[in-house]
Amino acid sequence: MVEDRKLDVLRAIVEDYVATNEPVGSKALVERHPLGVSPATIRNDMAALEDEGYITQPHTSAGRVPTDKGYRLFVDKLSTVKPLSGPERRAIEGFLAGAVGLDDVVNRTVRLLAQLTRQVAVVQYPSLTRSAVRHLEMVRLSETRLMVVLITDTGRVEQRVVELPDPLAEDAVADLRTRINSLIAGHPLADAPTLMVDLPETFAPDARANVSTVVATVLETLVEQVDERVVMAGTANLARGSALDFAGSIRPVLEALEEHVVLLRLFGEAQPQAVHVSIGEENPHEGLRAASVVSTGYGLEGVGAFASLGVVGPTRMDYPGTMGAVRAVARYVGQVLAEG
Amino acid sequence: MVEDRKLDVLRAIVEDYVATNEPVGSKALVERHPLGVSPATIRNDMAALEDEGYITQPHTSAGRVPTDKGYRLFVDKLSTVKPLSGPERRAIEGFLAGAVGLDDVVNRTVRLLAQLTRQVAVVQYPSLTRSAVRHLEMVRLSETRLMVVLITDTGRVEQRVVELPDPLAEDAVADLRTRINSLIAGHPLADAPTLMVDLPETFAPDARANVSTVVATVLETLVEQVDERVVMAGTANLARGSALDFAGSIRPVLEALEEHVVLLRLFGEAQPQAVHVSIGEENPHEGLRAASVVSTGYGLEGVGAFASLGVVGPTRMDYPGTMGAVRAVARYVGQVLAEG
DNA sequence: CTTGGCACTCGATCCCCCTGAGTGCCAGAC
DNA sequence: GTCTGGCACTCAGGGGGATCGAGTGCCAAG
Repeated sequence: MVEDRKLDVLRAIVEDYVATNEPVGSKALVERHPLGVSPATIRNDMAALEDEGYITQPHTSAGRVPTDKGYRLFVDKLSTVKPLSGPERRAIEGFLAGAVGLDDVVNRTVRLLAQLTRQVAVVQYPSLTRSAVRHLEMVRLSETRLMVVLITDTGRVEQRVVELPDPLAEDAVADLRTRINSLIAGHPLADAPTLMVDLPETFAPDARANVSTVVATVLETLVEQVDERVVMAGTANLARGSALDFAGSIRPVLEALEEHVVLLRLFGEAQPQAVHVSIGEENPHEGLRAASVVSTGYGLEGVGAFASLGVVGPTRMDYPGTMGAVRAVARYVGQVLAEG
Repeated sequence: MVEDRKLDVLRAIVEDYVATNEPVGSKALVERHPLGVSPATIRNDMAALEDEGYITQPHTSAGRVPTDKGYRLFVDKLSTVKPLSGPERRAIEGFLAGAVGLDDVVNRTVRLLAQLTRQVAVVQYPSLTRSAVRHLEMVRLSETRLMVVLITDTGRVEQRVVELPDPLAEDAVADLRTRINSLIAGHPLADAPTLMVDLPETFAPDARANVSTVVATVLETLVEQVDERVVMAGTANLARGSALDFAGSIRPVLEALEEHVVLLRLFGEAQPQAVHVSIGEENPHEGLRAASVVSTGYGLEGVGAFASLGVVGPTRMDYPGTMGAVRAVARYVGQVLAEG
């Protein structure tokens, strides 16, 4: 009973604070929300909430502000993900519909997400490991140089130049291409190492050095580059509330965002279906102590998630709306990828 | 004589203002520079410079600050590009030396440039048009779908998926690949349209629809995508002086930087060898009115420039140092591309 | 043409006071 | 036990001087 109202109060505080960006007091709260009790009662509840660490006062004679712990409770228990409006859904479809090729899809997605959430959007390229090899192409650049181009079924292309130990003739290249393709085409990238392990031995001894080199490069392309490419958009949104959010300086946030590796680690925990939220202090990176990350996995239907996307914003964020947008965009992108 | 000193004064003002970020007065000027005259004399010169529009006072009882016109004169006549120090040169070499592949070169370059200049660095991918076709690969995805992969001699790879009007057999694909390659391989991309114009007519009538479609796609890849890919780094540097530079808000700058098209237009004027500077009001884009762009072309030695790189920073910028860094990085990248 | 002197301007800073939002606590009502 | 009105208290923020000092423009003399 009383406990329930306390939670209502916390919810109201979070909502008001997100909306106004000002510490919320007991009086303002009863005016804006149908709590049915007097400010004095609310004050008691607030004192309790403060003792429990869910809210705090910037200074003695000010209203209350949610703590990271308060936002956490709000996200976990007090809010429901807000579905997008009809026009928003249609905007997403329209925006993604015209996409041509993987790069285009990823670029459109990240812009869309930034616009929709009015926050910094980050999209990871579909990871190589979980997709399958469509085709491996080799182009002979010179007698001892070969360009290896790997094409995946997600439409992704990776290239490497190989310096060969011995000269290699054009027909030997064709032979090698055919044999490697017959081994790995259609198989998941993760299986490639196993499939190719015996390949060099099937060649004449004096060709093995070359074959091994090429195989090593292919594996490198598959494994080592397991992917770290991300695209970002909407950084200008960081400068919107500027002094208000992010404790005055957006610099540490920008710095964190430039370290792509950091971002990928943030997304590491993202699950296929669920929307994951990491709030303030929960973030592993120092520069994101005043930021929250809302992320999820996306991918081809049925194949399971194979990359992540999300947004980074101030802890003072519209969580239900943002989570709704992130979830919706992830779904649509999954669909688009499945079709294209 | 007197004119000469006036220019010395302007140079001193620019240098001091860039160093201290505070309006510079006559007294401070004679203390820090060996001008050999008294503050009163300097004041007369300053009044003249102000009449001519090279400097201005933020308010009546303050020192002077250079105007855009003042910076322009400084860059054109009063400064010399500052060569990098030995350690800096070695750092560049070391940083770029380990690069593998075009993506890696571009990524390392942009980070290097951001670090060196402590500003936002932008690097355009080597443009397709001025490079030559190395190889055109075609992969049959299904009976009526073909993936076209274009590889240039700059190590760049572009892909497109084509929906064909009619089914196409595997050997027809091989034939088409051979014929297109023999036509355009080794030729500059710009020549491709001319070279391929008659190709469809050399095929049997019932195959022409497919051939035309493929040719159209290849041309599209070459021409339409003439390139708009850029990478950026160092945006956190914008938030360094924050309130000081950029008239309080870095938001319009961030917005401008997100419009890649805008950036490319900025670079459009960049010449192969010269370092181009665009100052404040000279910039075409509204959001960059308080910013300067320092850019240059870079490319393979002997082949001529084929892409641009540069940095974006506040008009209050160390022009000689920045121009030196931009020039040096462009040269090294050119070398690296020539070797790799 | 240069210089020292001088009166003047005006943003920045500090101090002080006041206001008002918001609090915690308590005694009484339900 | 829970809620409520009342009340004293706290303190950030804002406005109004007063002061300070860097920097200026101008002028008469060198």
